[in-house]
Amino acid sequence: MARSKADLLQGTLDMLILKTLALGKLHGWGISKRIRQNSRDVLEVNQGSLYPALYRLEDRGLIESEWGISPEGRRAKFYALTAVGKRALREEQRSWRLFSEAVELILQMS
Amino acid sequence: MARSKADLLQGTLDMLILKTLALGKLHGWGISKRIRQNSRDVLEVNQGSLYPALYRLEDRGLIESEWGISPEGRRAKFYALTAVGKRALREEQRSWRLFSEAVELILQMS
DNA sequence: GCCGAATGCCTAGATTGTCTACAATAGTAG
DNA sequence: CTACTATTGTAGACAATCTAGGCATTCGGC
Repeated sequence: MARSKADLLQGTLDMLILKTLALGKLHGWGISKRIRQNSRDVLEVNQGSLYPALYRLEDRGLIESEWGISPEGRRAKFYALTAVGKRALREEQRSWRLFSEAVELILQMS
Repeated sequence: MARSKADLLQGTLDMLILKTLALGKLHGWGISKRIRQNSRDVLEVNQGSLYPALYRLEDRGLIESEWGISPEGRRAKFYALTAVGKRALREEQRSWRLFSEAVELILQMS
């Protein structure tokens, strides 16, 4: 139940994370807050999705991490986009647009 | 590999099927052809996704089926939207728009 | 000095949707 | 009767996400 928002997150989470990091280094918790805010509370990334995604992205070399201190003074792991990540983001963005426009095409059929 | 288009299909397949059926009864094979055409070859629904989706939708009462004869003269199972399905389509369409606009919001951040 | 709330990281396990890759049937043309 | 194509169907694998927790640290209120 409650299958409204989060269920569509599929396939876009990585892109959203990359995009969020493209605007500056952030730690995991911060990424999820940022995504929520920037989407005006529509998109919610829960932690069970977030951290596995971060490791996935780091494994693939799209982001890199470093321990630091959060603005709140806590220990936190900061993630930053790599050059490869930037390219991947552009690519994912391109195919997202292609896809969403195609869906829109179909929805507007009559 | 080849994870460009189809990977994003997630979560929208049901909606696309419902929408396609909203324009008229169709059989499974026809639905997938129609989706491909209407999306200008961007969206491809392969059979291993299509039929399970159709059963899922029928189970949930969103569509109903009936055997008939295809335009090519072959036996084919025609699916049609039910009243419940129409409502579900409207709802899914609403939340798709909400979602895709939220993604777009994030992608346009700078 | 204690307690609860918030910040922040992390993981196991189940669920689910999709994909790959086949198998089966039925018409039609030659 | 063979070959082809339209069409339905299924088994099994895989990958992403969700649920549902656990742990450590800091801060504020009492």
